[in-house]
Formats: sequence, structure tokens, C-alpha cells
Amino acid sequence: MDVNRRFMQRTHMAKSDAESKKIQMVDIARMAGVSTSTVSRALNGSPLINEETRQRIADLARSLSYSINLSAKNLRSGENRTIGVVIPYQDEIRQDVTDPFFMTMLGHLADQLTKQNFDLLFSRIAASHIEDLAQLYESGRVGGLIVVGQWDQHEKLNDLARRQIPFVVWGGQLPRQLYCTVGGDNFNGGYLATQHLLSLGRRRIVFMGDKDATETQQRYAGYLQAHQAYKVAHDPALYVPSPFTVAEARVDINEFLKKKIAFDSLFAASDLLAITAMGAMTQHGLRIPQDVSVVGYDDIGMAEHTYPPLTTIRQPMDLAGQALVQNLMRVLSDKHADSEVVKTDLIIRNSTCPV
Amino acid sequence: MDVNRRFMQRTHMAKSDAESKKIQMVDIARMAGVSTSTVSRALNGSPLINEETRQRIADLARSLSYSINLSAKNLRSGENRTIGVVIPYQDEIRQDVTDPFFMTMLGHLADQLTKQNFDLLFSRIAASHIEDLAQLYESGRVGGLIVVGQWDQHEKLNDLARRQIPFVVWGGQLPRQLYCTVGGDNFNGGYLATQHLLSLGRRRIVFMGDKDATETQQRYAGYLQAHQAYKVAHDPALYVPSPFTVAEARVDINEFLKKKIAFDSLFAASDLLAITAMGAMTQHGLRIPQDVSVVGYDDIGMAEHTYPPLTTIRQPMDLAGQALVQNLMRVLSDKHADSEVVKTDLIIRNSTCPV
DNA sequence: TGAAAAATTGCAATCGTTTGCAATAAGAAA
DNA sequence: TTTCTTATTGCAAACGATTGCAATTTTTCA
Repeated sequence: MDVNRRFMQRTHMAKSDAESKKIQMVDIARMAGVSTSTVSRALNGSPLINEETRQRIADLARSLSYSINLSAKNLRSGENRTIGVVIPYQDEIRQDVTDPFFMTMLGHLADQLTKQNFDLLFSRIAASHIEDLAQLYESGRVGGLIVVGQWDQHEKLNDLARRQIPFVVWGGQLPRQLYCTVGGDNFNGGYLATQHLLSLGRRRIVFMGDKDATETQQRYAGYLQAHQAYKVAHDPALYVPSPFTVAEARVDINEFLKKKIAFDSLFAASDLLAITAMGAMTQHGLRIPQDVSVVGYDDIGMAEHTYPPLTTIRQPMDLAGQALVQNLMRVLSDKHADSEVVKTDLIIRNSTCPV
Repeated sequence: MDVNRRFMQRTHMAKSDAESKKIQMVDIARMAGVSTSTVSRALNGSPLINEETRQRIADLARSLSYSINLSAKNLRSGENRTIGVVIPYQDEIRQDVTDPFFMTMLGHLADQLTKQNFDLLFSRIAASHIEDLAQLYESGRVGGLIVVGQWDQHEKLNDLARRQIPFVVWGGQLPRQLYCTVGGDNFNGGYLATQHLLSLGRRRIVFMGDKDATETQQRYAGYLQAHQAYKVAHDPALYVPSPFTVAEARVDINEFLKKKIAFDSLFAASDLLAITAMGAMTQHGLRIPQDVSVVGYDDIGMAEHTYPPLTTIRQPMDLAGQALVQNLMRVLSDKHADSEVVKTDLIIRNSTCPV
């Protein structure tokens, strides 16, 4: 009775056709005239099973479109082929990270994980409560985690690593880091962008982005370094402190323009920021790229199709996703995983030109 | 021995500290001096349990930061609080849907599901193999599904509904539909956009989008209807057949421009298309909005910040996400769920102006 | 032909919860 | 008191798979 009730609740059936119940291993075993042990082993490709038997069982299972009950499998076997992917949001904002960058990353991660026969559990979490993701692991929901974006939560991530939680993060490398990261070469990216502008004769380059976030910080460092290399003095006033959301960015850039500080170019920490800035500046009568040359970051799909098409720094997202998954696999199997940096490229389009 | 080995493999520990194993219900029971039944009931808030006992157990569990093993729970209870969210992609392309629209939707769905204490399993799947999602349900991985975008898979979705798979889809309503949809009012959206352009005195309005996809089709119908209402003859040549990806859209719009067909405005089936088109047209020397007024669809975050800011049709995504989840809950509890249409609004910005 | 080795298969315990039912304790009614 | 409720709790059987070990069959080799 208990059984029956629960079954019906799960399958939303009328009482009448309850006999056509979801088939399971024991059914296959009965039909094949073997034990469930054999079915289990056959379906898992155990070498113990006779090839002919295996084939027969596999065919039967397929023809009945049997699919295994994952809860039972996970419970007994103790492994879990679901990976949590966490995209932390900044809680003050509590608003969607609509940056196509994340979607692209998510897509690549999904592809890679699928390829390795893992599932992807998507979870939003406040960056400041990043420790909550421990629960995701400890409740057995996921077997490992990928955190996209480390923001300024380095210490908390270190704590998680100490608690033996298997995860990798998309972000930059930091001193005394106990966890594995995969990240773009932010320093080099910042350097390349700035170098490009300097080589075009641009001298007053505005930096737009949030200097507190780890990744942006490193891009900024590259930006400074390029100035040094070109022996160009850098004016700290050329800075628009802007987080990753578009709405505020618009306000920030307008504020900056009001100050009437002279500048001839702008390097934004994301394409979204760059596009927003281009919009605002065009509206103020500034011509791009002549009056202000602009470089973005990420090379999102749209960057090629804005007007003017955006010069930007590309990160190979497919490789990044692959590296993240690969490293997580290493962590899961208790091997050491070195942090990794994927190369960045400068993509020159029409939002930059010589002075 | 078996137990031990498996435990260690799961938790990645050295043999030495294997005693600090993951705590579970029986541990709590022992420490509280009760049975696991009592712990289970206490943690689930059963009215059978004495309030004082419940409190004591709850405190203990919290202090030990116990988290329940979901596999075991699901296995025994037969319910599953994980919802699969599927964003089908068009397989020829096999490329990421980077449209911020999807990310926004995903974010809202994640919020809503989290609020109801559900998990979100993200899955990519080829639109043409949409029947594969049945497996997600039948393997017990998810308790229900949300499909974002119905593309042209109406019949296959009907099949899934016949197989009693609990799901809802973001998309339009169609004749003889066996499943529940939530969608924007595409007809009205198309009508509003076109009406706006017509009322500005625009007469040759290009429609850009894929007329095969259900949703776009309905927007097109609204577009035609508005022409009728304004007694303006419609020229079928004013059509740029473009799918949802930006890269191809650029090509398509350029092809169209080459034909030198006269037009004074453009209505695109997504903001991404609209922005791409604006870029291409600006490059061809067309001024927006004077020469060509443009209306998009979706009101993605960036639409407000392009140059010129984009007039577009907004769909209230938060309500949409909520409606999807709510309806799925109804389907899950075997109640009837009516398909629903969320209202659409015209947001007027500067990409449109009178002739 | 017989014994040992190898290849297959099945038995039964187990994973960590939930839950029907029996058992007990406490309170109410007689 | 005694009996009947009612409020709590525990026992033990599930849930649907995996897997160590024993059992059986087949093969190999003297």
C-alpha cells in the first residue's frame, strides 16, 4: 500500500493503469532470466560478465528504454556524477548577471561535463555567502563544484579548500592559495590592451572597472605596467570605478564625463562596460574611435557587431571550460591540480585608431 | 572494509583521519539519545514530535552542521526536488546561445526554484532531439522540467506530454497542445512594435527574424495585423530571414542591404538582432533613427545603453520565471495548469523617431 | 578422465533515509 | 482506581541499485 501510493504520486497516474509502472532493474533481470547483480554489472560494463549476456541485457534495457534510478545508484556507490556550477552574484545588487560571458562559460561547462557524463547543477549564491556552497557538497547533492568568479572571496575559498571540498574556480591566482584556479591571463590582457592604445599614440587612457575584484585588479596591474614600459606617466584620475553591471556603469561613465577630464581612450574591464561607455560617449558627441579609442574585454559574441566593432581581449572560453572540468576531475581523483592560465589575445577591430 | 574504502574515496582523506567521517542521522540520533526515526521526523517538522525534542534535535543538527544525504532521502521518499531546465540549441549551429535573454531567464528560474527549495539541473540539448529530455526524468535525476524555447518542436513536446512527463515550456500556445506553456504575448508584442513605427509615419518596415520558430511567427502575425489596422500594404520583400545567432545575422542583414530595397524602419525579433542590424546599417552610412528607425524585442539590460538606446518590447522576465515555476508545481501535483501569457510593453527610447 | 584454474553468475548485505505500525507513557474520563 | 484516549517514540521494512564473496559452470592441462 505504501509502495503503491508513493508510486502513484510520483508518476501522476490514475489508479487504473498503475500496472504500467516505471521499469527497473529487477524487471529487466526477470525478463532476461538473470539476477539483478548480472544486470547491474552488464549495464556497467563489468568484465565479469559474458559478452553475449551483456549484449542481450543491454539490448533489452534499450528496447524497454530503461533508465537507471540515480538516487539508488549514488546512494549505494557513493559517487556522484553531478557537478555544481556556481555563479556568485554581488549581493548588494541581487540582480542577474546578464553578462553573456557567464552564459558562454556555462554553455562550455555544460558541454564538457556532458561529454564526461556528468550533470550540471546550477546554483546562484551571494558572493559574500560563498561558504554556503559547502552544503551543496556535504548534502551529497554534488560531487564537486566549479565556481565562476572569485570576486574578493579569496579567504573564504581557502577555508572551503581546508574543509576538503573538491572545487575549482575561474579566477586569478593569489598568494597562499589552497585551491585550484583556471583564469585568463588578466595581467597580460591588461597589458596587451594598454600597449595597443599606447602604440596608437594614445596617452590618456581611462581605466573602467572595479579595482577590488581580483581579476580586474590584475588587468589594472597590466595596464600600469604597459604605461611604465612605454615610459608614459599615468594619471590616477583616469579611472571610472564601475562594477560589472550595466545600469550603474552608465551612471558612472556619465559622472566621469561631467568632470571634463581630458582623455583620448578607454580600456574597460568587460565588453559590456565598453559598449555601455561607447553609447554614453557617442551621446555626448564624442566620436569613436577618433576622439576616444575603446578596448573591451571578453570578446562576447556581440562585440564584433556593435558600431564601431569593438577591439577587445579574447579569452578562449572553450579551452577555459575544458581546463576547469579537467582540473576538477583531477581534484576529484585526489591528484594535485595546478592552477592554470589560459592565454589571451588582442582582437583589433574598429573601435581603436591612431591619433 | 568495503565501506571504509568507499568512504575514503568519497571524501578524499588520508587513511589516518578517517574517523572524522561525515556525520549522518544515526550519529545525531545517538548523541540526542533517540532513534533515527525521531531525528528524521524532527528535521522534517512532523507534528508527531514533541516540540521540545524537535528543538533539541534541530539545534544539535545545526551545531554539527549536519546535512542530509539527498540520494537516500530521494530514494526512500520517492520525491525529487530537482528541476531540469533545458535550453535547446539549434543543432546545425551547435554553438552557445549567448543571448542575455536566456541568462536572465535562467537567473529568474534559479531564484524562484531556490525560493521553493528546489535545485536546478541545467541541461543543453539539441532542439531536434528534444525527446531526449524524457530520460532526464525517467532516470529520476529530476522531478520535473522547464523547457525554455519551443522552437519548432511542437509535436515532440506533445509526445512527451503523452508520456506523462511533467514539464512546462516557455513559448507560445499552439493548437491541440497537450502541455502547459508560459510565454510573452508575441502577437501583441509584434503588433505594438509595428503600430509604433506606423504611427511615426514609417511605411516600409523590415521584419527580421526566423519565421519558422513559433514565437517569431506570432510576432510576425502581429506585425501583419498592425499593417492591416493601419491600412498599409505590406511588402513581403521586407524580410530578413535570420535565426537567433548574431554572427549569421550580420551576414543576413548585409545581404539584404545589398539588394537596395527601400525601407525606413526595422523590427527585429530580438534585441541582439536589432543591435547587430544597427551596427551594420550605421556602417553603411544609414542614420538611426532618422533614416531607419529600429525596434527590438526582449529589452535586455544592454538595450538601454546602446547608441542610440533601443526602443524595444519588454517581457517581464521575473513574472515569467515565477509563472513557469508556479505552473510546473501545479503539473507536479497533478493539477491542471492553464497556459499563460505574460503581458508585453513597448519601451520607447531613441532608436525610433517620426519621419 | 579428473583435478585445478578460469569464467560466469547469484546471494545477500549494504548505502542513509522515511514511514506504517506497534509500543509505551501520560492524561482524561468514569 | 481502572479504562480509554491521546501524545510520543522506536522497530523494522522499505527505496533501487552495487558489490564482496560463495557457488556454479566451463575450460584447461596433466
